[in-house]
Amino acid sequence: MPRITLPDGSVRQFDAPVSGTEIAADIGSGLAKAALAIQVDGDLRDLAGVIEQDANVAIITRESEDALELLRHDAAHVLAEAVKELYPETQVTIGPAIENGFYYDFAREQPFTPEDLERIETRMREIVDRNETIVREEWDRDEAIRFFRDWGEEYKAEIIDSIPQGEVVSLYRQGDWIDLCRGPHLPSTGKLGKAFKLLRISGAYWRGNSDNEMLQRIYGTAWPSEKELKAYLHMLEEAQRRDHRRLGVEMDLYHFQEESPGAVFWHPGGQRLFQRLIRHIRERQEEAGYVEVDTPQIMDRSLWEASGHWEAFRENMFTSQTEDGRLFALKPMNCPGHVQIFKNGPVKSHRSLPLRIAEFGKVHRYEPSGALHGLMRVRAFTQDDAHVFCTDEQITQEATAMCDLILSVYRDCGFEDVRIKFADRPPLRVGTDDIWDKAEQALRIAIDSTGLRYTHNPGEGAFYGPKLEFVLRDAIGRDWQCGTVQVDFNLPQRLGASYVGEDGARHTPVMLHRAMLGSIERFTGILIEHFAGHLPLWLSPKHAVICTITSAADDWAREVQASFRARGLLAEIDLRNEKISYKVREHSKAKAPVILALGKQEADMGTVSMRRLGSKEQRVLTLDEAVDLLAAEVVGRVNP
RNA sequence: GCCCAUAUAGCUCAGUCGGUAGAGCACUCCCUUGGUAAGGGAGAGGUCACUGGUUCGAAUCCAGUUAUGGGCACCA
Repeated sequence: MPRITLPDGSVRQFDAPVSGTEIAADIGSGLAKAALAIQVDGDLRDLAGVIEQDANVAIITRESEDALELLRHDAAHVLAEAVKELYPETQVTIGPAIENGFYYDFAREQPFTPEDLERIETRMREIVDRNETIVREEWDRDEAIRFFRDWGEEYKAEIIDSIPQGEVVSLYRQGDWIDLCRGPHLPSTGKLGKAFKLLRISGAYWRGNSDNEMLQRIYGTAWPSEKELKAYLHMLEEAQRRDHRRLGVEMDLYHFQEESPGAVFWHPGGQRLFQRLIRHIRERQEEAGYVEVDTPQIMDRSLWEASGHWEAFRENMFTSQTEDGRLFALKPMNCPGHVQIFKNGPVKSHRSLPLRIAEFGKVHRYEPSGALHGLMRVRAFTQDDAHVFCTDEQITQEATAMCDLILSVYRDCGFEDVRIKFADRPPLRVGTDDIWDKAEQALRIAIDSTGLRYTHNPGEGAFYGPKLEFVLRDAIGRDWQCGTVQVDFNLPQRLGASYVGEDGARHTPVMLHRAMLGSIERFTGILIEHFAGHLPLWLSPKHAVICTITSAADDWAREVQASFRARGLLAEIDLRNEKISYKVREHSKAKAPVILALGKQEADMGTVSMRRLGSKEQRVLTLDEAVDLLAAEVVGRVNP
């Protein structure tokens, strides 16, 4: 006789096992109509699921947060049903809900085309209109295997085959279509609604393994309401509008070309932005007690063998064979070089620890061709890399200081929303448990000091030590993993670094790896997208463009430019024989943060007419006022 | 690396059935000195990504290569 406790604390007593449908109906007819599923003691179940024992039950409706996943999962099923109806020769595999949508992987000789996608989507809408009842069935495992194999669904059979013997498997039937699925599902296809859209077709490996055959994946998005669907599609458009590959061309920042895939040709504007970032990081880390070094671009194979890179990452390294037969490798990381500086530098004892070594090190990694993506994934990039050599006791304080510095640099750059991921000891590792305890504890204290929430990734640490990863959320809600703090017990020892401790004996230092922006190339891309090209003045590759309205103002324009330059402001001058609106349009498109329009009036009065990017407002200021205003904004690193 | 798609002027893109290329913007010159997102005119600019094949003839059809795009896998 189940006693059902509802979320508001009220209790309903039933005198027989009761289904979610019945509970919802018992509460009210409106709810019965809106009900999509139930949550029983925290687990989502089908609405038709029967409850025999006392339980806490919540009715899930369209508005519930948990409804999203159900909806999307159902959308995947409806997609599969549509595909099977239209292309019966296709085999179905798996189709889960994912962030923002769903996908389904199919095995079919012929590739799906964009036209197929339209047909499929139309059929999906028909299936929703049919409002097919979705029914859960429990089958005997072997019977299910036989069933799918007879039907030609080898993939499904294989999935069930990997389910332990004797276990019951659940199938869901909707109309003529039946699919293996853990569930839960909506009560009928009509409940899905029409706020979905198929987005793209792509390849995906069977079971995510690149040794397996390639399937065809159809991606879609699904939402509770048309309004939310629109909002999401709008976000996608917005992302496209902000695409750094597009803006990078419009702003004349950089280009790529075939002869050097994955390597950036920085144009003067891009180089300026790049160097402003470096300048800022340099300043901030000098305050924090780092020293800057520079280590060789190529080093002999033997060093990479000693560091372990040769064994683990050889495939990702560029190498160069010289006339004398030596094999050199371009550095994929800076750490081995920094250990050399530790070994050959001034540090001989614990008295001069910690040693904080930083380098804007350019590294080369032979990334798989399919991974390359604008500035976001390249083969040659610059890291704001640093390594802190310290004693075991110093790990905590150093890690804490790193977190502070990293977060503060993110704030400088306009990122307030930051998350941390904490990855602790993996099964395969070096170092004693004692040391791991200490290192993990140190990182935990460091996170706590930031006051930020963090997610815990158990067992995901590197073999040489635990790590923190810093994730930035940008202006349109996308996450970018940038910074990292890693404890390393391995490399200093491998490369023979040591210091004399208080006890007069030799000890191996601990090494902390740190990157803040990570790849500066990539961070540049993130910044462009975050600000949609409207970079803050202090980072912008140009500050002001001085445009004349008539040639009578040419001399004044030159004077204004000179005054700007004298105060460190980057000022271009546009004296062309074009209308002011033409010039405004052109420089606005190129994302000039400030446009100064100078005509006869300004020349006579010693003023400038100032217009900021993204605004139509014009302010007339004296030259000094304008210079002071903008210079203060640059020095103060003001973000919009 | 894998699947699918794409590659034509600096940029964005047309180019039918195979008959050796076109537009808009940008660029150069001329006219216009115009007050805040395109004033007018003229001109120059192309090994149709590359290599090979089919064909009397290839931007167009076929194959391979390279790069790019969307994913997958990878990201030490």
